[in-house]
Amino acid sequence: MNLFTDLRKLVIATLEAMAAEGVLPDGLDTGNVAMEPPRDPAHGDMATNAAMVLAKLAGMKPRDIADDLARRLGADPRVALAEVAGPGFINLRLAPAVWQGVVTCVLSEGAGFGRSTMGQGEKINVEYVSANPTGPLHVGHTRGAVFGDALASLLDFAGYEVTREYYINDGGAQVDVLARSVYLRYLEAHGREVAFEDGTYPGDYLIEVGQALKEKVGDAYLGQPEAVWLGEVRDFATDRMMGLIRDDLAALGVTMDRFFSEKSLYGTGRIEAAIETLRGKGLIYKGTLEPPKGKTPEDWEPREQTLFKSTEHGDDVDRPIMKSDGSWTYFAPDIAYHFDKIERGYDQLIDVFGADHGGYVKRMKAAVSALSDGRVPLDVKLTQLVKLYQNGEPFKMSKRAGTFVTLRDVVDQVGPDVTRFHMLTRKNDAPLDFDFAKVLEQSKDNPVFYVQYAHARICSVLRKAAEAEIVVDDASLAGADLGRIDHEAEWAVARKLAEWPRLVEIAARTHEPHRVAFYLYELASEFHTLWNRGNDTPGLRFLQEDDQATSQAKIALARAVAVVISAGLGILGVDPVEEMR
RNA sequence: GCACCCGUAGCUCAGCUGGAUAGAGCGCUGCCCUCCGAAGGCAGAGGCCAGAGGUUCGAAUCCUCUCGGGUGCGCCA
Repeated sequence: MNLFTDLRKLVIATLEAMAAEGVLPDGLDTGNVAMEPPRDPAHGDMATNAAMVLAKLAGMKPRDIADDLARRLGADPRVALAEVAGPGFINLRLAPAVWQGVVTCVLSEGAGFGRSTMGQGEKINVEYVSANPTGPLHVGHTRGAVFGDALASLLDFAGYEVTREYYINDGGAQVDVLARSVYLRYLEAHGREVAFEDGTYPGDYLIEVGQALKEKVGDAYLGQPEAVWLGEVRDFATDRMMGLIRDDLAALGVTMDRFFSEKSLYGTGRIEAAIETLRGKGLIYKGTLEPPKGKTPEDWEPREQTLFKSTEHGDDVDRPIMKSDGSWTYFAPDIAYHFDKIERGYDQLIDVFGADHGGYVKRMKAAVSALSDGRVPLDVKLTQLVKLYQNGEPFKMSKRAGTFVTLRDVVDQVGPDVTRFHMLTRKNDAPLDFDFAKVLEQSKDNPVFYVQYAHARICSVLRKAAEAEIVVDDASLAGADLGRIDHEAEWAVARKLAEWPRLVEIAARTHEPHRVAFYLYELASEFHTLWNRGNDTPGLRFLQEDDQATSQAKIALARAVAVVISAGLGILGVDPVEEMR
């Protein structure tokens, strides 16, 4: 159930009735009519802009439409009061039974409360992380991983059929570098002296890979030219690295549905097929690019290249897809990969990149637009930098100084739940501060704690209620006599619960899972406020001695909060805790 | 030079397909509590939403320009 869409339907139906009576013209476009929570609670529980939106179309004054509409809306049993305010808003005050219905609904639908059908089963592919298979994941990847994963869960909750996917860049030069680096570690494992020159990866994490290679092939590659071992070592090393990366992701609670290998595209004609598809649309040509103005590279010389006419689909310049030696640029397999996604029948694609790849967005969109003839939308979400702190002191990362912070470091120190929640306390395109000390702080300033604490408090109430022999299973609570809760502070909580289904749809539509985290904070805040009032006002405590029926009603409200917190945290990939430690 | 992101309270940031008097936390001021319903509570001050135009009944939100910060810009992915 979604109260807001329910009451919006009431408004639309009422408008149609008015049109049928000739009070309003026929065929008005009601697409912009909204039903939303007002900022100021004094304005009521919900407000609609219907009269203002339709005034011009109908050639009438907003106030005249509003007066009539408000009078009719007031006749609905759900509406306790409908009044016209401001420039033509209609503010609705809803009947107590409506709020009671919300609580009952949460308890009977349980974890499914708020689930939406807006996605209508559309297939949507979310590609995220996609880090090069050359080493462990670092903090930047962590944010992308958390964001992409939460977004995928959110879309699933909103009724889409979601695939979580990771693109392995195992086809380019960087995996050759990896192979050479591992070969050096292999030599080292055989007791040879080696030097890590520029252009190799000196990280310690490759030592064991060199060891493992030695155990596998013995001395077979010693003294052999690169041509003999490069291919084998590359495969061996990328497999090991992907194993490492999968383990890192697992530690964070991220499981991909599919890993797609770039290399698997080569030698199969699939890159060629994608490019030929573009050529068939007249979008491939040979040409020479102009140097970028104001920043001409030192060694610039005009060069004829094979280009994709991405400017036809919104890009700023056309992009090269083939190097002068006839091999593909990195862009070509990416085009083929996205072509593959399109051919797999996705209705929508989402790519999650680090902000440093922002310059890549337009050409990727152009490619998808061209390949799908504009049918498949691609949304690219960029995740901004994570700034690390330790007790307020900036934490400088340096590979050489050994202070390079990996995903594993973060998860080991603060745990996956805290990591995930905190990573979502900012919009994806805003930089994020991550303080190892502060994220573990048990205080109101820490949203992670604040939300978990609300859930734990509710669990505590349920335990105490059970001790007092009050029946607290969800089915019984759903049948509680909610007429026994009648305080404004309690309805404020129910009102917040009613916003959940609406928030899910907004967050899913905008591809912004951080909204879930902010909502949970607000819901927790409403709950804590009510709890605190119980200190001064015993009548607002959840457990009422010697009054089982009232206790049960109040506990039903609390339990409904826990259900929604739990569902919301579930979308974020965070386990709700039952007690604080 | 061009493109993209960002600019909201002293600080860190929310702000719904454009809605009413722009919100939260921290910090600040005042009052209360120190009761395991614990890991504080209540109230208050604090804003030209970077600036200027435009569209609209209505703009922090959409469009144009300017200023300021970040990122990226032909055979690295």
